[in-house]
This record gives sequence, C-alpha cells and structure tokens, in this order.
Amino acid sequence: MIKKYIEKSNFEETGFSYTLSLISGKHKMVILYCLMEFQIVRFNELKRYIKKVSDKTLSNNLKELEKDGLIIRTEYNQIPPKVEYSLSEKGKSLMEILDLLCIWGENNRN
Amino acid sequence: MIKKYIEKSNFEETGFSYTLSLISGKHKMVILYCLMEFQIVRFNELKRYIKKVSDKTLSNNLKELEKDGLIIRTEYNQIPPKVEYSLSEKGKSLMEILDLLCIWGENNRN
DNA sequence: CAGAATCCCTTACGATACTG
DNA sequence: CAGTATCGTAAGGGATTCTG
Repeated sequence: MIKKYIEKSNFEETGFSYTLSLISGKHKMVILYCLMEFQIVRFNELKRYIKKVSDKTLSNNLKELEKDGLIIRTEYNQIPPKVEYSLSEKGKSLMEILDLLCIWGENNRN
Repeated sequence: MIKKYIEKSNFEETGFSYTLSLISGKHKMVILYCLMEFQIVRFNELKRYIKKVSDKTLSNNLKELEKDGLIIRTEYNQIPPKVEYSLSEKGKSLMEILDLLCIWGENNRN
C-alpha cells in the first residue's frame, strides 16, 4: 500500500504531496485550528489571533485555503465590509488526521 | 483536546508545529518513503531515486532527518566511502500516521 | 562514493501605505 | 473592516566544482 506511492516514483503525483501542498504556508495550520475551535471567524480576529502576520500573508493563505476547498468564505455586502471564514467538510475531515500528528508531536519531542 | 493547542496560542510550541518541522524540506518525505520501502539505502541510491536533487540539498535533508532522530546513518570506514541510511523506530512510528495523509490525499484531490 | 564549498536565483514572507 | 499594492529581505534550493 505504501508501495504504490513509491512505484510511481514521481512524488509530485502522490496523495501525500497533494496533502502537504494544502497545509504548507506559514500560518495555514494555525488558521485551520482557529476555525476548528471557534467555527466562524473574521479576518481581523484571525489577525489578532496569529499575532505576527501581515495582511498580505494572511490574505494569501486564506485565498489558497479557500481555493483548495478547506475553508468557506462568506461575504456580506455591507459597509463596513464583513467576511466570515469557517471550515468546510473537507477541512474538517483533514483536521481529524492532523490531530493525530499533533498528538504524535507531543509524545515524540524531547 | 484540540483546545489545549489553541489555548497556548503559540503555535511554535504545539506538537503539530514540531511534527511539521520534521517533515518540511522538499525531499524529506520521499526519503522517508524510500527508506520505508527498501530499509537500507545509500547516498547515491537516494540521489538516483529522487531524480532531481542536488548533493547539497540531499545532504542537508539527511542531516536534519538524522538530527531529529527519524533516520539512522551508518558509516563504514573504508575507501571508497560507504554510508547506509535506514529508518529509526521513531521514523517508523511517524510513517504510520503519514500514510493516513497519503490516503486522505488520494481520496480528496479532484 | 559521499559529501563540502561556492555562487546564483526564486519564492515566501514582512512592513508599510493606501482604498472601497 | 477587509483587504490591495509596492518594496525589500532572508532562507531554501539548484548547478557546478572540488576532495579524502
């Protein structure tokens, strides 16, 4: 079962490479965890939550997460603007596995 | 359980951040998968396997994987040099979870 | 064979200023 | 409030050459 990924011998085409591409990006994981905890979060709430992140980088990370179908962006047409972010079903299913990596990390550092 | 990582509100200290730091690096995953399949592999075998990778990058990736305790480097004192790489127990336990991400990726792209 | 050393380049990210 | 636009920096990685 591992073997099938290896035999392709082209890592770019493996499922793992795809998964990694979704979560690479400095703040994507923090964003996902934040959405998992609070369900619905706004742009500036995320910004305060992550502490050190530029508008540009946060915006880019959110766009990619949305494009990849992990989060949902809901825009309310009003002044001042209001945008809410939340996890999609796909995002939730990914988080279940990522939580295992959290636990593994807790148990294996040191 | 998720919550405890969030409440710290310092992602750098979470188990997930630690796990990610181990597998970031362009070729680390391919290396780990290769070691999982073939058990014992030499430097130039890895290089041929990955196809497009420079000596420097491969060397760096291997050093970090060794420093982080995921792989074992065995050096034979001889001319010409001979070095063998293999997975540690820690590396094997990580691969079990990473395989879930492979499967998730296979099922969720498109 | 298994790297180390050097040079170059791309990309991600941050800081700042500005806008509908 | 939720971004966009612009500029600048630093790290990662590639190609090439050299060595015990």
